Amino acid sequence: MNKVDPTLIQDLKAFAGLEQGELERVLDQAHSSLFAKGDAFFREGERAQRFFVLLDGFLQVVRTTENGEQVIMRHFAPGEVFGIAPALNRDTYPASALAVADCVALHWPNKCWQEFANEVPRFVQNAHGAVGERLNDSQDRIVEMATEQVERRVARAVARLVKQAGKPSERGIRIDMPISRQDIAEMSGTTLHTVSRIFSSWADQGLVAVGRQKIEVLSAHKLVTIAEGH
Amino acid sequence: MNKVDPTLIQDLKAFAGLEQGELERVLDQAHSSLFAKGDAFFREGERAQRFFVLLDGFLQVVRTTENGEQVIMRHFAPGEVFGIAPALNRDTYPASALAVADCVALHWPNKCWQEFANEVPRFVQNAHGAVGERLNDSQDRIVEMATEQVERRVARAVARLVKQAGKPSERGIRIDMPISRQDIAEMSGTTLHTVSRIFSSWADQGLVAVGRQKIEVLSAHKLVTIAEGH
DNA sequence: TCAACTGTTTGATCTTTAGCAAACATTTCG
DNA sequence: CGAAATGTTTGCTAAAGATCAAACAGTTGA
Repeated sequence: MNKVDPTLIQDLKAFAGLEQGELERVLDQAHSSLFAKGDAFFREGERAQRFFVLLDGFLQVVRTTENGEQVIMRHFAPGEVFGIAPALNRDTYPASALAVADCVALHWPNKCWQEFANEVPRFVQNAHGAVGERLNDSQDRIVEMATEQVERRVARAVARLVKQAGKPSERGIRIDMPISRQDIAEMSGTTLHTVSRIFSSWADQGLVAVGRQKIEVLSAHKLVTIAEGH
Repeated sequence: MNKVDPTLIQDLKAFAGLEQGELERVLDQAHSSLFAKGDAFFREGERAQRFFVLLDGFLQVVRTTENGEQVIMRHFAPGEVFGIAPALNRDTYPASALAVADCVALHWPNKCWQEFANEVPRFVQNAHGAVGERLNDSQDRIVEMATEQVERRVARAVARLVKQAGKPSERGIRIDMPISRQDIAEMSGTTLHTVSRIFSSWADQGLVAVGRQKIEVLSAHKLVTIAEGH
């Protein structure tokens, strides 16, 4: 690892609060790789040998059922750690991580985890904090799946995407990533047909402008109303 | 903390692999309390001030939605840590923990967490392993809610209960805890009516014997067939 | 430029499951 | 004991969504 400027990096979530020296210590051992859109960082069930921090791009973490249905567990935007099996004493990755756009990621062999725990404890603490948030998010999502109906779940999925990958546009906020109806369906536990119908209805209400793999939110307020129940 | 015999305790999951000395170190700072059936160990949103190990009894962790619906996130049987907010850098409990039977639990003030991390690292590692499993279980459950229909989800909920609280009986396996139809509904994201109908149908097939807050599985094999899809 | 491919929309139908209502059973307690 | 409270069952109805089928639109590439 050589060419990434530490000062560019220090405000990334994964490295929050690290001092210059700690940061260098961590980056010193890092490898940096490119992953093209569609590439897998790792796959479900694979032996976990390294952990990652996303520097640029966007990725999704996906589980596949026995009958081949996919469920998108979550997306990651730059700055976050992922694939941190060693933090959880796991020896395989529990899901697949796929690049949704071209990505740049740092990664370290698992043995670094223990070293960092001793020498750069803040890094490991940040990771545990992230795990806590993810566990919390997962549980929120279980509650959501157990109690909310489809339109609201879809609204929440879109809201999450807006938060993570929304770019201001002339008329509202554009999700800066090609996302299909099928993707939204896999984020909300429904079918692409139902998503399509919901989007059509939202478009009629002027809430979104949609196109092929394109979603632009015209009224974030209305979206939130649907997502949260006024 | 005085009266609990360390040797009785050392095969509990939370303490797995601890040496005698470490175990005494941990138990030394522990408080021990009784919680009667129905009591709350802590409630959702409350400031997290201590972490727990269940010694005896059975508890459920529950989230409540804005409109008062409950979702049972999971149950805990003796031997497991819970309420470990400090392991995840969280300062409030994200859900409520309720005693389903009379319980005995050890607990420590949060400040012990950091001490244990330094002095009894195995204890903290075990906890992180438990977190990993729970995150994995949560994600399984999201996939389940997103892709399986009600009967299967109910079958899985019953199977989980059998695993955690099943006692062999003459005719099969009895869930050794009063569990209502409503409870099962809150574990599987459906209504008590639907659960009741499913149980009636299972009873007709000789798969279970049910009664008021009572579930006895007569054919674990058939249950698994429904839960896993042959 | 046209064909093949991929993603989207929409109608029609069918299934699953929620919601409502009422009866029933079991337990608890005055 | 009898009344109230709590938990369960079941019929009926309605709604939400899945599934099937077909047409359509935008993209890719020979």
